[in-house]
Parts: sequence; structure tokens; C-alpha cells
Amino acid sequence: MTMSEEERHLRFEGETDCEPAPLPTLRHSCSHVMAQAVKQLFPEVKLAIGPAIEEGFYYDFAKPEPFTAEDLVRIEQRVGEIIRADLPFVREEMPREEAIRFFEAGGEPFKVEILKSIDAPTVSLYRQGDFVDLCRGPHVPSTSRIKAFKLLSSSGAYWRGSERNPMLQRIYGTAWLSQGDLDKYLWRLEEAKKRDHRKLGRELDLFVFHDVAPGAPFWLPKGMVVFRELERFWRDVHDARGYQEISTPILVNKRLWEESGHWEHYRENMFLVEAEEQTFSLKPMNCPPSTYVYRHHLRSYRDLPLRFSELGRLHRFERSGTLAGMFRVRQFTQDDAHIYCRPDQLQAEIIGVIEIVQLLYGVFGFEPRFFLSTKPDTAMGDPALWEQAETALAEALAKRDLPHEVRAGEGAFYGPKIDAVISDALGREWQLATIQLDFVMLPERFALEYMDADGQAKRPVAIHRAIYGSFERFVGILTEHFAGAFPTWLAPVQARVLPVSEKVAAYGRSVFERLREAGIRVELDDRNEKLGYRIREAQLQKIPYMLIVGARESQEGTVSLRRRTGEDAGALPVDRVLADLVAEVASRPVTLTVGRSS
RNA sequence: GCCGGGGUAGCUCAGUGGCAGAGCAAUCGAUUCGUAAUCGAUAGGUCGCGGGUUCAACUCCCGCCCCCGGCUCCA
Repeated sequence: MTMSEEERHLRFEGETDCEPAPLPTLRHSCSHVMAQAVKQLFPEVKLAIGPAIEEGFYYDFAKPEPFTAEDLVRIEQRVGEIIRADLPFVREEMPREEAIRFFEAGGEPFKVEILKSIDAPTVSLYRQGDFVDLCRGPHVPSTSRIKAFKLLSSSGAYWRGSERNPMLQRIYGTAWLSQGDLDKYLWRLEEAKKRDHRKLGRELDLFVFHDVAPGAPFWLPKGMVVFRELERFWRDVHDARGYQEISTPILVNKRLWEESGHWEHYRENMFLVEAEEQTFSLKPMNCPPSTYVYRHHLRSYRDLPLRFSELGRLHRFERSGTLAGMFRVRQFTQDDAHIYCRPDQLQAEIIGVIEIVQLLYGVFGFEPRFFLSTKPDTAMGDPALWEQAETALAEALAKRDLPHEVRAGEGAFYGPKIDAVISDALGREWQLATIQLDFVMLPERFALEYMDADGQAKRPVAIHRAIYGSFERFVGILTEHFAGAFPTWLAPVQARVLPVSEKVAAYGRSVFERLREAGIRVELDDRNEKLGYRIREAQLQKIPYMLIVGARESQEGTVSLRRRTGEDAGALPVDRVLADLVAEVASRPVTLTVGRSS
């Protein structure tokens, strides 16, 4: 039912080639115009497909040499000319066999391949000027309807998305209903570049990458503060909700992975280590080791649910071309937990996890959207249990008044799941939390049991769940979401004391020491530099509060408070600032509250 | 892994078959300063790594590593 625009083009199913809404239609039309421009400038290229996508469109071409930046400029100019020519989009229909002959004659093998793979008796073509494309539409009436577009980039892409197929040359572009919308979109792209966590991570001394450890960050002292604060918050929440923290081995004999099935299905993604003629693997997941904790005792129905949390360091071999800063790493720290429970406890446990999701995300101002993935064709396990579990998941969401979308057939083979997606400050979506039910993988493969009230050994259900997902990726997302200006409770440095000159250095130091003794992460910048210079540096480091002290403040026992937002809150008693700071750190708001009248 | 673009000082980047450069940062000195950059001096390099061509390679050629944008992958 929900079909990607690419699938529409390739499968040629459904009524249309793009969502019949104004924006997708416009983008789809723009992709045709771009293809027309490319054919005019490079008559030898072959057409593949050109759908509308989330924020624009692309078109794939078979061309021996990649497009250059200069090519894109020329193509963009030609697109502009075609738009100005105001060519109408004209729909034609013809029998499929005739269309095959038409595109064979036109030397378009990809169009022929698409036509041969569909079984409609009649197909439609769209023509604008000298350009004809196989297409179900819809399109704008004429090329002049395209008001605001821009070609963005080119890159390689596989035909039909398979790496076994030849590589085509793809050009990405975007189109919007107005110039204002286009400008806003381009601004967002620029802003995203500025906020790139790889750049900010280096500038703010949070973390860096080196080629000695591809896909694994070096956490610098300041980044480690953020990490530890997230960890502390997470532990507080879980400790208060009946979780028991465990830690299982990182280097594990391959026998375990044979038992779990990972050796068969996941070996390509595991790092292997040979020692004393045995093969070990760095764990890519925590779940198999966690079953050893479950099996440490015979479990009674009275023991359940058991909630084992684990901040496990995982290693997955990701192919070199797929690594991307903190967003795609080879080594990461998952905020994992495995809940073992009876089937009748499922719903309460799921609700409990959803509450944690809301609690943890709420602190960052994220409002999660939920997706329920249901039984796939490859599912294993008792269908009745699947039914019960899907109902439990849906009802758990309903009881928390949370709407959700269904992703039919998208569940894991071992159970259905709920995923949570958030939007960041730039409107980008991130899938973070996952709550996966498991009837098969852990319970069956590891023969987990509990003794039920009737004296029979029964199989528990396992819930795999992570909230942040991984600390690495989450810190990357937070860095970009806040553009490095972390809420005070997370900020590596929460306040910096700036004495105006050496004459008040002693007072500055006393303020600094008071704050430090109260547990505030405070720094003293009494370097021999002008105040403006030191303010600028503190500002660039996104330190929430600057406490400026001069002769007046030293007389009155105050500090002049400057927020990183640029606001000058004026002179305030040191006691007041300290009390406000402590309160702010404890309550974890996303905004700066110190010195605001209450 | 595939296609393309890159890798030069801590950072951002210029450079080119013939002595390795700038700004910022760093260090030292002067300045003692009131809300986003005081002035001067000094120091800083395996030009990603390995091989080849050449009288001479940062520059040209080959291989590899890493990064970036995509594709694929993310049971």
C-alpha cells in the first residue's frame, strides 16, 4: 500500500507514477524536463527512471562517464530554457507491444526492460516537445509550471537498486512550489552542513575519528561528559523501573553464535579473533549473551518479568563505503535491555517501555511517532502468539493515547516490533527506539524456560529494546539537533567565569571555586586577553552561561550574567546564580533558565 | 563493496616537475582591558602510506589506506 516512488516506476503498478499531489507531480515533471535537457546535451545517454522523492527528484542515465559539475550547470541552464519554452505535457496511450517497438527503435533498452516486465495491455507515454518518456503521470500541464528548481548533485546508482546490475549516473534535483520554499530548503541544506556533528565534534572537542580506527570514535573529555550525563539519566530512569543492569562479555566464542543462528545469518558482519586455535567474535549484539544471565537460575513464573539492561559495547563489520561519522560506526554502545516475561505480561511490559521512550525523549523536546511492524512472510513461531503480540503492541500504544502507523509485514522473523521516529530541529527524521518482541530467537534457540504455576515448564517471551539506540548515533543526532548548544545539564562546560582584568582575578577565582564545589562544570578564563575576545571564545564553545566579574561585581558579591544566546541578564547575586544553576541542571530543561524571574 | 571527489602545519585552505605557503590556533613578549577577535615576535611539515618514472616528485604513473557525496548494505 505504501509504495516508494522508485517502486512505482519500476513495477509500473498503481494508478500513477508519483503521488498525485501538487508537489510530487511538479517534481516528477521536473525530472522529465531534466531528462529532456540531458538527452539534448548528451544524445547518446540511455534513460533509466526518474521518480519524485522525499525532497526532490532524480533521474538515472546510462552514460560511460560521470556527469561533471560543469555538466550540471549546462543541464540546469537547458532545463531553464525548456521551462521558458512552455511546452505542454501530452499524454499518449499505446499497446504495450507497440511501446516496446517504439523504445527499441529509440534505442532505450531500460524502457524496453521495464515494459517487458509488466503485463498491462496498454501503456501511457508523456511527451513534452521532442522528449517522450514511458510514464503513468500525472504531470503539470506544461513545463512553465515549474517555477523553482535546482540541480543538486550527481552520483553513481545501480540499475534497479541491485549492486549486481550496471551502475548508472544519477542526477539529483529539487523543485518547490515557490522560490521561497526552494530558498528555505536550500537554507536547511546549508544549515545541516554547518551543524555537521563531525565538524562540531572536532570544534567543540567532543570526539574525533582517526584512520587507525575506521568507524570508531575517540571520545574526548568533553564528549565523554555528554556521554556520561546521558548514561546517568538513563540509569536513573531504569533503576527506578525495576531494571537490573548486567554486563556480558564482548569477546565470545563462536559456539554461542552458532547456537543463536548469527553464525549462519550474520557472520559477514562480525569481527573474528583467533586465539589458541579457537574462533571468537566481538559481539555484534547483546541478546545471545544475555540469555546466559537468564539461565543462571531456574526461573519461576513468580520471577517474571526479568528486566536485564545492558550498556553493551558492540562491534559490527560495516562495509567501508557505508561508514558515516557517528551515524554509521563499527563500534558502538547500545542502550540495550532484554525483558523476559510471560505472554500475559506482554502488554504491561510494552507500556512500561513506551513510558520510558516518552520520558527519555521528552527531555530533549522530541515527540516520537510510532510504527508497528507486523508479521512478515518469513515469520517463525506460533501464529496465535503473533496475533496476541500484535494486539498487545497496538493496545499498549492505544492505552497511552499514541497513534501509530502500521508497516505491514515489516516485522522481524522472530516477532513484531514498534519503532519510534523523531524529527530534529531541521525536520530530519531519525529512527531511534525499537521494541521488538521475540518468540523464537532467544526463547527457542536457547531453550529458555520458567516453571509455571501449574508445574509445567513454559517458554517466556523476550522483548529486545533500545531507547537511544546507540550512544554514538544519539550524541551525533543531539549535536546536530542543538547545533552544539547542549542543554545545560548536558553541556560539557556549564559556566565560565570571566574576570574583566587581573585586578579582579581573586574574586573571579572565588566565584569559580564556589560553583565548582557545588558540582557545576565551571571554568575560569583569566587569560591575559581582552574581555571581548574571551566572550567570543566562550560563545563559540556554546557555553550556556558566562559570568563576568569586574570591580562592581566584586564589591557587591554579584556576577554579570551573559547567556550564550547573547542576552545580557545584568548583575545578579552569586547565590542566586548558583541556586538557579543547580536547579536547572537537576530539572534538565532544554532552555536556559538561570536569572529568569520566577 | 561499487561510482565519483578528496587527503599539504592542531584547524580552514592555497600551491606546483626545480628551496613548502597563508589565516586562525599554539608559544614568548608587550598591553590590564566591561559583553563576539589588542599589538609584535617565534615556532610548527614523512605534503595519507608504499612502490615506480625522472638529474630532480608534494606535483606524473601504479597499488593500498582513510575521509566526503551517493548507490548497495543495515538478518
